[in-house]
Amino acid sequence: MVRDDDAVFRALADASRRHLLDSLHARNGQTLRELCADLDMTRQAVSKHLAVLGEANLVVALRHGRERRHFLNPAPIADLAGRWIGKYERERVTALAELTRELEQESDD
Amino acid sequence: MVRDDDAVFRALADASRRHLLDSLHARNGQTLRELCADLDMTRQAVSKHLAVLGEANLVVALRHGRERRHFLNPAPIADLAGRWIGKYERERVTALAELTRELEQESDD
DNA sequence: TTGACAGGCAACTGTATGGTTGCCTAATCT
DNA sequence: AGATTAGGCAACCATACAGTTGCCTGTCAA
Repeated sequence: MVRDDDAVFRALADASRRHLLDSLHARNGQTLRELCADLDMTRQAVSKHLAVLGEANLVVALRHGRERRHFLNPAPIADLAGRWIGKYERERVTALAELTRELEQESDD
Repeated sequence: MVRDDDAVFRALADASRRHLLDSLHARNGQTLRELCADLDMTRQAVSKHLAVLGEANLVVALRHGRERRHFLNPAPIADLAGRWIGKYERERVTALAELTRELEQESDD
């Protein structure tokens, strides 16, 4: 469904943006200025971050009179978890087993 | 366990690095030059990417004579999935419900 | 022991990105 | 209407980062 993995990964790469997601997770539908409160940076900087999150479809903004309310969209994250992370998690035992075997072989030399 | 979320997120942000993880996932224990094969960039560039992945603890490298074999460590990803993504996935229904309600209120105006 | 091969280090370059300041538009409240 | 408040736009700056080139070190095999 969500085709653009890259946008999501890149959006998640920044700590401030993850903080914004956390903030919306705690209280959904906040305005730009509300979101600014915890972030210690200019409104414009936060606005840019929200734009990046929006491009990744992680945040949806709705005009409400003169203000915009921002809503978290967890779907892309869930999507990632299912398609991408699951792949690695499934075989984590295998990978660690290979590493261990290699380490043992190492100490044989 | 894996304290440094940021390193992991930043490491995953780059498509080439995700490709490297995929490659190791397909065949674990590859050397630098083997990993270069699919990547269409210099050996040094790949080496840098591997360093980033190493810093995030996603890849472990072992000397084996004159070559280094690289091993995938899926633990940090699994860790992320559990602690971070789970949090969002759990309440995805709530978030979407809030958005829908807001959209309806919008059309009332 | 010499040549080939795997990898590491350092310097340099261009571009993306996080952040700022300043000004502008639009909606809201007296 | 006029002041205030929410947000958008554009230019600008510094730094981080992906990638390159060139050279050096260490290991293996003939």
